Amino acid sequence: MALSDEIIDRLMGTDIPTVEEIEAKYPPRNLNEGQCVTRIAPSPTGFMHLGSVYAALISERVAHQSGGVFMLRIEDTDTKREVEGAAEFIITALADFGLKFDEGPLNDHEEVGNYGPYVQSKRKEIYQAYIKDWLKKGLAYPCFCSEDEINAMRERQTKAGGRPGYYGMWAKCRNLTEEQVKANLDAGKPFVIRFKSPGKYINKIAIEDVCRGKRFFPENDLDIVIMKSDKLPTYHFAHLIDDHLMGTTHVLRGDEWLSSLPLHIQLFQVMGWNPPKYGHIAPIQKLEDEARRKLSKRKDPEANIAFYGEKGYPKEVVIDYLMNLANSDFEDFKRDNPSKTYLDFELKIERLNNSGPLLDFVKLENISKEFMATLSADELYARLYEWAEKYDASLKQKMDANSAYFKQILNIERGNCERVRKDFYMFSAIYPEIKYFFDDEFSLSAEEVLSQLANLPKEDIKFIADTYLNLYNPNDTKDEWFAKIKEFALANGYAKNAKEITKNSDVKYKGTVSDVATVLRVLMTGRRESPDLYSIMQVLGPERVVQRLKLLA
RNA sequence: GGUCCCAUCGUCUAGAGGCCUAGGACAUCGCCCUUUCACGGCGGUAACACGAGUUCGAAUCUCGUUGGGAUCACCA
Repeated sequence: MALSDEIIDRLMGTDIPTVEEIEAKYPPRNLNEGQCVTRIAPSPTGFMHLGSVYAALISERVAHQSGGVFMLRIEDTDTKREVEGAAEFIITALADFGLKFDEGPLNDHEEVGNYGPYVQSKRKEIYQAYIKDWLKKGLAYPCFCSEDEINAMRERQTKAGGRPGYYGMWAKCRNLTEEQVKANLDAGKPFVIRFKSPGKYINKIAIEDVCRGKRFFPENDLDIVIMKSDKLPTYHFAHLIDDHLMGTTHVLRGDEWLSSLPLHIQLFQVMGWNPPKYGHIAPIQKLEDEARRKLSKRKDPEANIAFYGEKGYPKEVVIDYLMNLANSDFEDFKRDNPSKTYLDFELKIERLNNSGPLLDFVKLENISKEFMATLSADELYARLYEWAEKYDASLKQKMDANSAYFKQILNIERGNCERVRKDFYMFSAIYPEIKYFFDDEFSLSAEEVLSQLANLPKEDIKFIADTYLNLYNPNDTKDEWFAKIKEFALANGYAKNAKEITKNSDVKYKGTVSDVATVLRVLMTGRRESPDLYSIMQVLGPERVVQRLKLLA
């Protein structure tokens, strides 16, 4: 039994379009067989979760690989949590990752697409029109229960070992008479609108999830709130209206929605609308003290997508990693098609991980190293510069002042060799790795040199440095350069290699050729590991080389 | 606690009753290459959570147990 029009007008106001008017503005989409319409619907909290990007990537791929439409919809119905400028942040983040949406807001006042507005706060009267319609049809009712009452009820329910919630005999306001509603209204009591669920908890219903297949759930019998006291819809209702009107064919969203799936299906059913297909994506997890848990935006910096930008993981690396998480045969595809991108790969939604993958930085770094190795020195320079502009002003300055030198450094074992080194994996770690090229950063004491070379006697080290100073010729080719070192080493009691030492156990060697090279390396770089020494010396230039060779003098 | 989801090497996974002595990738270890560090090449260690069924045959199907996860708001 529905309330009278008069009381419904009092509840909702009269200045609201009719459902028919709205439906007319949203004609069904003209889709070919197989074309998918997907969306991501983040709420603007000033934070973009890695999982949201993961879901966005999957949704974008499903839409675009089918020739369909990918939408962005901002779900800002929770005014309490909303953060200024957060929508822009989301839009930028998507653009950064190359996730192009066909419809959605572009900024505060512009949007693309014919099914908008794509910001829920701008759709207020649309929702209200349907709420009014539901009140008229007796599908919904006003509820005047206070927060305290609801809490007390829940407590009683839990204590009695029952199921908490507003349903059945607990749904006090479900059958309020016209007079009771009027009295509450006259008393100025705030209210919400609840859905009058026709479901029975004991009924089992089967639902098809595109990621998981057929699943069984108890039917929904909860009279959930569909309109809050601020007259804005809750997520469930907004989802129903928006995805119906916008013609969404596939709702691909986080696993946390799985348990409200029976509700959502029921919502579509009472309207006689065709529900979209649903797919639920398992949350990305992390390992903490041997226990897995969902990445938490509060506790885990790596849950925030901004983290990857700050650290300087290339965008395509994050995407590739996520693709890999989604479909692990993606890496086979990449290996077989090195020149292709993820856009050429067909993502299979039914193959998604269903148990919650563990975020694995080692794997991410590996993908990143492989990617960085494909960049030329110029490209790497440009990417690093782009990163520095945003996150590291002093590095940017340094690059501006020494751009040719910088490029030479980055070109070591990159442009001029067959196999590229793979020691860069994030932009923020590049400069610390090449600091020794800069005199203002390079401060090496004789003690440090000796401690790095603790396996050799001090005199030998000094002898190598002094002698090499005379041998050094900056114009030597790499072969000449190495021949000199080798010749010098062999002539002064060093073995060709470790094998020779083991073979001739009776001969007393001072070390190997490699020890000699290491002495020079430590003097040049302050460390025992570095890229090709010859290239380093070439880039450093004769002045620095000589100066550094004289350190022990 | 209720409901639901999930369960193969350390990690991501392949696996649709016989192609499985369980395959790949990352990590790890060893060897080779080598002036260092890398890169590269070759190889090794390493998994079907457990228990019952069904079947000639089970990683795969069923049930149970255990373990992990999600969810139970006027948040999305």
